[in-house]
Amino acid sequence: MVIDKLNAILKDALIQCNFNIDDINIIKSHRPDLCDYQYDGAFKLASTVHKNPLEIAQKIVEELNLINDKLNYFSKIDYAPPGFVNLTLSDSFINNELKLMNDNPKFNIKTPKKVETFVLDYGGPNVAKPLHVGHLRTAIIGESVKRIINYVGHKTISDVHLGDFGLQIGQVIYGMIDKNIPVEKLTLKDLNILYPEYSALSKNDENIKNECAKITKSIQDKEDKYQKYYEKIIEISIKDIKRIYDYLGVSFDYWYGEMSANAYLKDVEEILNNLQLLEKSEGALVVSVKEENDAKEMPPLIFKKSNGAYLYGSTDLATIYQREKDFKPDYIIYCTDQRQSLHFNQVFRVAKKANITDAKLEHIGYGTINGKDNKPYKTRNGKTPKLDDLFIEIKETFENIKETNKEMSEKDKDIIVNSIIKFADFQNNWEKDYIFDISKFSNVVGKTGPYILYTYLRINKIIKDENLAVTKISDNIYNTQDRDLRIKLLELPTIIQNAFINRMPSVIANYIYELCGVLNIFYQTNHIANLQNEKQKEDWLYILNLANMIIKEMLNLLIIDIPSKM
RNA sequence: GCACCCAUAGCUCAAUUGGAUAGAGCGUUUGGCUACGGACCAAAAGGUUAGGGGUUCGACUCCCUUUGGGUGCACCA
Repeated sequence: MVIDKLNAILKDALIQCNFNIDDINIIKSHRPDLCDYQYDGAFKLASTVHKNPLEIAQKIVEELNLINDKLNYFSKIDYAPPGFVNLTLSDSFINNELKLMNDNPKFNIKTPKKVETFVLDYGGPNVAKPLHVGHLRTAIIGESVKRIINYVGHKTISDVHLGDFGLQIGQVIYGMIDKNIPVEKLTLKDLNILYPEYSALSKNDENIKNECAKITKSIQDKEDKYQKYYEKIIEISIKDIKRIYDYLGVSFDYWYGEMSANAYLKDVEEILNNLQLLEKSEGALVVSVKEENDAKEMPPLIFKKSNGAYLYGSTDLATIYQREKDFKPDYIIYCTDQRQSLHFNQVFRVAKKANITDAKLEHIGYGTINGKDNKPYKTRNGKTPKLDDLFIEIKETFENIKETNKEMSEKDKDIIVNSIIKFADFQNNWEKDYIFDISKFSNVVGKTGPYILYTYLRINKIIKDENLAVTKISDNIYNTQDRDLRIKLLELPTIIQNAFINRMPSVIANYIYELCGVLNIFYQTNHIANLQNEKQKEDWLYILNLANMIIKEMLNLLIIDIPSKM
């Protein structure tokens, strides 16, 4: 990729100058009016070499010029006060790189020296509870990060980590019995009514709460008594959960739940016991996770409640144990909202202390989806809105934007609804909370999914209309819009690396948007159909085709498809 | 109470992880199709990056502090 080549050239120049510096780091220019790429190392060298940065930059430029005579990579190499080195690429270098991107799989990005295994834990829906907007981010961020990791060449294993262990199970079963609903007649609709009703009841009534807890314990202990109920609830729930994930294009290799880690709780407890990590505290068994240089407060992880039951810290540990045993992962990545960061910090520390896994443990703690009041989003009646309702609302809004939208196929409409939701989310950095505003999802102009899709389709039209199989590209670049487009295409490998290293789909989303921006400018200023110069026409078709392939593959990393028309 | 996170244009967000002139979208104002799709493009207005101090060649970014928000702190997940 371009940056690597530039860094290698620069390295030679620095050696020639007798400048000793490890971090050779050419970056994309911050001043596109001056150059394409820049090197800022002269400032760091200044203190070690005891020279003025400007002099250093000048010296580097002289060396680079000597090298460039042979390689012809640059059309301009210069320096600017107070010590920047500015590089402008030659047309032939740009086009050679584009050729490499076009001719190699995955646009010639770097493949890893060693393929590593990443377990990704995202989704985490609870059975017996409908999916609400809070489940959106974990699903799509997790899925996208998975696709990005896969794309750069690593192995991924995804696990939905179903919430099938908790009190909600007991509450729903209690409700079924209370209302005399026979197991075989249970429906999704019943579930959606039972859970909120009996969850509220058990909160207010000690007796009911105890009964629900008893039923839950019975399930966890795998007793026969309520198994039939449990299995039916799971069956109905999963079917519905799958339907929604299908709509979002989110999938999992494994549908394990907390229950499947249940079998390993004893093993983990034994390990902790043997290492004498378990302490009695207020009747519960806890593991201390404090470390010497902790600035912040770090409460112990509760492994076992005083009544002998396990909680989610324990099942999370058992799950790590299970994953280590089954998959031998190099990484385990959790995607949940940031409020759980303390919990995962505790779990990770115990896992390392007890040496349960060799994997690196990461938590993608994304920000919550908030309402205008800056609190987690609720509808006017105080409820968290269901995902289904969100999809329906966005679809209806979209249909009402234009008369022709109504006539689109259902499939295309769903693709566009997905693009609206996902692009709105992915353009934000996941670390921060974001304000949920339904009007944001009704917008199809500007920085939105439909803008990207529209750009792709109109470019695609040109390529289709010309119907020319172009396999070659000349050394020419024809105007500034053309050059800007090509330079933008060259950025791709760095973008993918960046998105991978930081687990940030937003990097890709913003790149696609910028790429579409330069594409639209190109489109607006250059007309291809009535171009006389055949060579130029072919070159442009080549570039446009490359651009569109990139958009398509990058959209796929964001779980966004392309409609047949719009 | 303790700890962590956040504060950037009227609104919603960026800023290549310390680089040159802080960028987009929406909204507002103005202009552009007898040309491959106007869900587009061009232009204008809008900023003491919450306030103050520090670190250095250089700070939205790192450190301290004040203010204002959010979140988490033992048997829920």
